[in-house]
Amino acid sequence: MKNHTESEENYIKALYHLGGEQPVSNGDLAQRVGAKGSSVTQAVKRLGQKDLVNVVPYKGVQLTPQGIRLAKSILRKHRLWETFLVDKLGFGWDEVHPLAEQLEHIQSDELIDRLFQFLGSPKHDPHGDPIPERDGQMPPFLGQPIGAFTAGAEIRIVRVEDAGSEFFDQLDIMNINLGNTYEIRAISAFDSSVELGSTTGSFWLSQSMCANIYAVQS
Amino acid sequence: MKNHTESEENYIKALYHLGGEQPVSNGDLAQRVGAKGSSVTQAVKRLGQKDLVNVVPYKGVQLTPQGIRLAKSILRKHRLWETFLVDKLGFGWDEVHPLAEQLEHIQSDELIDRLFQFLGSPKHDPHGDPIPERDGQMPPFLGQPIGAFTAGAEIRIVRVEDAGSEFFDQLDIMNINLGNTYEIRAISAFDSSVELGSTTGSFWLSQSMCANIYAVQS
DNA sequence: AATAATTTTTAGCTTTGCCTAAAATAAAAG
DNA sequence: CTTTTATTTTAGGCAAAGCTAAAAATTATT
Repeated sequence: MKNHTESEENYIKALYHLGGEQPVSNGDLAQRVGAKGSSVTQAVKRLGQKDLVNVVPYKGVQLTPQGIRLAKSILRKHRLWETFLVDKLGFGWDEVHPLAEQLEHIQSDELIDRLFQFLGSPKHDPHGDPIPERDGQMPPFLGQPIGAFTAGAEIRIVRVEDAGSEFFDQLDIMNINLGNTYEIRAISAFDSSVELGSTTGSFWLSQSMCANIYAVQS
Repeated sequence: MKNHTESEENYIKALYHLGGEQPVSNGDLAQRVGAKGSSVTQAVKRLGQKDLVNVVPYKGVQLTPQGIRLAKSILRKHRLWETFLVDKLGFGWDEVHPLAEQLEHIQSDELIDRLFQFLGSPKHDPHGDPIPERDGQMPPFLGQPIGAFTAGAEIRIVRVEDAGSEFFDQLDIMNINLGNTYEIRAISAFDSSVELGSTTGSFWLSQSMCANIYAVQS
């Protein structure tokens, strides 16, 4: 696994995010990395020469097995750094993303191995997202959206989607955190919002909040 | 304090290392950053336009007060990261330099403030070098070279110079670490090597080893 | 199927940051 | 005080990565 520029890594990351192993269109990729289509055309050509992607002009770009390996290793770094920032330095989960975006480009396998150990070999990051293993294996995606449960269920929050800083702010305001447990008191027939109850009281969660919060039965 | 590229920061760091507040020659700077003289000429021109240095063609380059502030903030980051790598991740002091060289370019004051706290507000890094404070103040440089003491003195190692990986290897081999205490048993009139004694025995240290190891009377 | 609309690519330009080779300046030696 | 040597700067190139504007290919619409 050679050395890659930050830009290259960002393209690989975007490709993995958008399509996984599936091909991605030039336009989508451009939007994701925040560049113009023409820049993307060039960029993927470079990546193609390094066998990180397969390009079919006018059709789309697809990660090669090598590209996928790289993508996962970047994701691993990103999520380990996020874990560090939250668990050790006390950052809020809404603040860590841009920082991890810088830290994920640091090149050193040894560093990542040691960081992993230092953090207690975590399987999931502070948002509950799975941290790829050294060898590329993925721990399970946890939970299902809150809306998928039925009234009466006892649930524990295990994951939140990254749905932008306003979403995280709202979680903070409502004091919702990973690990919290609630009872599902009711589900509105009108707008699918959900009433969650805990020892400290109960409150309603909008459908769009619910869609981004994942839980397991407890 | 705006954003700077990694290359820019490397030049600033090199200037501070070589000359401090004093002017530095093109050639020395080129050697230090590992580039050719012509590249340096360009680079310092760019830095000059950002008021980080004053350039006098054919004469030398000198950091401005702004440049010095930046240099210190980079040094602070570098040394805090080294402290993290050694104290928290268990790296050896010979391994951390290249890693810190990457980490020092991460841009976030908040991150550094939190890291500083997390590490227990250290004043010195794992080599005993002073870590610049937030405001640019420098903690004291500790100790004096071992050769400066007289026979009979009880000393404690407080600092080692960065004299290359072979030097660090030798320290490891001889099991010399910061905090170790010794008695100065003898100083050779022939080659200025020094005999150090501890509870576990005694051994001789060459003059050139001594010159890079700093201690205080204890 | 032909045209219109959208998407992608090409062509050409910009900046950063490095390079080599040649010209200019400063320093050292006779 | 010239001449030789060493250092520094210019000049001109190259690669990465971005941009705009125009051309080409694909997709959608009559």
